[in-house]
Amino acid sequence: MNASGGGYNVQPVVKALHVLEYVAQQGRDVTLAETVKALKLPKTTLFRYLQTLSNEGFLFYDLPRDRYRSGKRFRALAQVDRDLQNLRDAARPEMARLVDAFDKTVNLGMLSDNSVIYLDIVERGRLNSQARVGHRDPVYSTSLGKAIVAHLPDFDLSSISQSGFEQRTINTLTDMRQLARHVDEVRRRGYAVEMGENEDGLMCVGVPILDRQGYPVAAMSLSAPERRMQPDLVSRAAAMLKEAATRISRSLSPAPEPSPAC
Amino acid sequence: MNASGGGYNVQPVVKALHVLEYVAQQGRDVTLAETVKALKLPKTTLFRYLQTLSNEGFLFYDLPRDRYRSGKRFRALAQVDRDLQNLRDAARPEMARLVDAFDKTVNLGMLSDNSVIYLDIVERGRLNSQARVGHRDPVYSTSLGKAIVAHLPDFDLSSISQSGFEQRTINTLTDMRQLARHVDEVRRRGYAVEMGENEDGLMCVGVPILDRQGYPVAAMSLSAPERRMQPDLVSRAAAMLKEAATRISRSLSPAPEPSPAC
DNA sequence: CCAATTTGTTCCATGTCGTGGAACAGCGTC
DNA sequence: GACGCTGTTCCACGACATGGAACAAATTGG
Repeated sequence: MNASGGGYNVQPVVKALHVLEYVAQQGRDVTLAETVKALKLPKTTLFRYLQTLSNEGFLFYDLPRDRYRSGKRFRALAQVDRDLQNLRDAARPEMARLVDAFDKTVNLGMLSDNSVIYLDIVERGRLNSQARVGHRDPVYSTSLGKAIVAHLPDFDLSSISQSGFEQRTINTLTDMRQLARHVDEVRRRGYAVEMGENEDGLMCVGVPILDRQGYPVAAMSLSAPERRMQPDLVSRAAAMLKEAATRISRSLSPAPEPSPAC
Repeated sequence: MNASGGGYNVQPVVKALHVLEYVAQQGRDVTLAETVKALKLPKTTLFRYLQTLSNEGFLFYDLPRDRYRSGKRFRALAQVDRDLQNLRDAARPEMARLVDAFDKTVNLGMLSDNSVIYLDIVERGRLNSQARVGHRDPVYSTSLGKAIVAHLPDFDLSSISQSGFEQRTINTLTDMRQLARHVDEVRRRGYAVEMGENEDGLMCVGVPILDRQGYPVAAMSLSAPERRMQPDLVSRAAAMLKEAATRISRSLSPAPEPSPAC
């Protein structure tokens, strides 16, 4: 956008957002007629907007009472947004502490579309990490991916293999059975190790970040050049990562109790 | 809506909602190109949607990095919706307890547009209350309104008088100075009493519901026929209302700490 | 009990304005 | 310096959002 704001706006979108805002702000169920009076838009137009927003789940249409309220898709989206914000805010200081302690790069990532997506990266000095926020890596070649996947309650390896295995390096695990054994070990141990499987000469130690229900919503990893990795560093890093992950978990939003009808 | 879902949907709205959802779900800042790849919509169209959503504040446009993330208006709306939901959920059982204890009608209301709007009403047996959820009453003629207004930090009586005073009953306070004195008393006492000022023969005792910052976000009142109101009932009701309000306050969402840049 | 009002819904002709391809511009990369 | 990949502007086309009007159904009031 060249100059902010000046440009052209899509009118139906603008109006629909106003409708959504109005309904959600009322804190009660509203009728079409009320909305007409409040927003001063033609009845037919508002009718279609309310219908569209309801069909999309951003509003909920209470058929018997013929009223509208905010919908579950809107709520869910707000929740996801909030949770992700919380996660990054809570993780940031912990990541900084880890960087201070080990002088290595620390990554925050989550599962998205059968791959790992980087949510945040903290490192000492200038950027020398290969990963960038927003980039993606395979689940099976990163400690982040393995740490998450190992703690999924209903984990199914085949869901990953669907998108096929890419032999990123000589060390990348592409054999299904070998991978399954590896993941089992991660689950028992509580942390994942990856040795040059995603990128030559680079290794990672990763731990899951569990929400209040114990679901692995994200993972955090410490990555370093393989050759600089002393034998005992892995276990020390894993221990500190685990502690940090536990603290992050505690500051995530608590379990939402489901409200009656929506 | 006759049959649910079947009808006609406004396409620009549907598409824009998908865009909003996509951006908010990523948990990171996205570019136009990414969005094009993910949603498979024409670049020009998406450009306009992102622009529109940003101008409306539902997305935030990070100019220097040329990326989009969820915006403050979206966050604020989600927060309001969440808070109102919490308020009603938290108030409901307390209102039920009060109804059990006094066998009178209990109202929950908040300020909206210079008037009091009823968020919830609980009463024994069939509806015999005059107020309905969603209806409005003047601030100055209800205990709900007076309870809230008396606890506003920057209260200005003139903001109410702008819309003019309506003499609802013979008892309605329409004199500015008299009203000011009345509100002062409410503030000192911690609860509001209204005697047939809104409706003949009907009286109310109201207390504010404060959020974590001490701001009166709503009020709760107990209303009964004036003649049935024993002298000591007012103080007993006020005490129990106050306790209930305190409990509700405690279950409201805690103060959100402002996050850096948005 | 019927008239009157208010509500939600459907219909349809109108022309606005959303649309998207193409061309442009501004960068970083090989 | 040529290329690819961004974001942005331009523009002609016609799909489709639009909103008035008519309808229907529920609610009110006399």
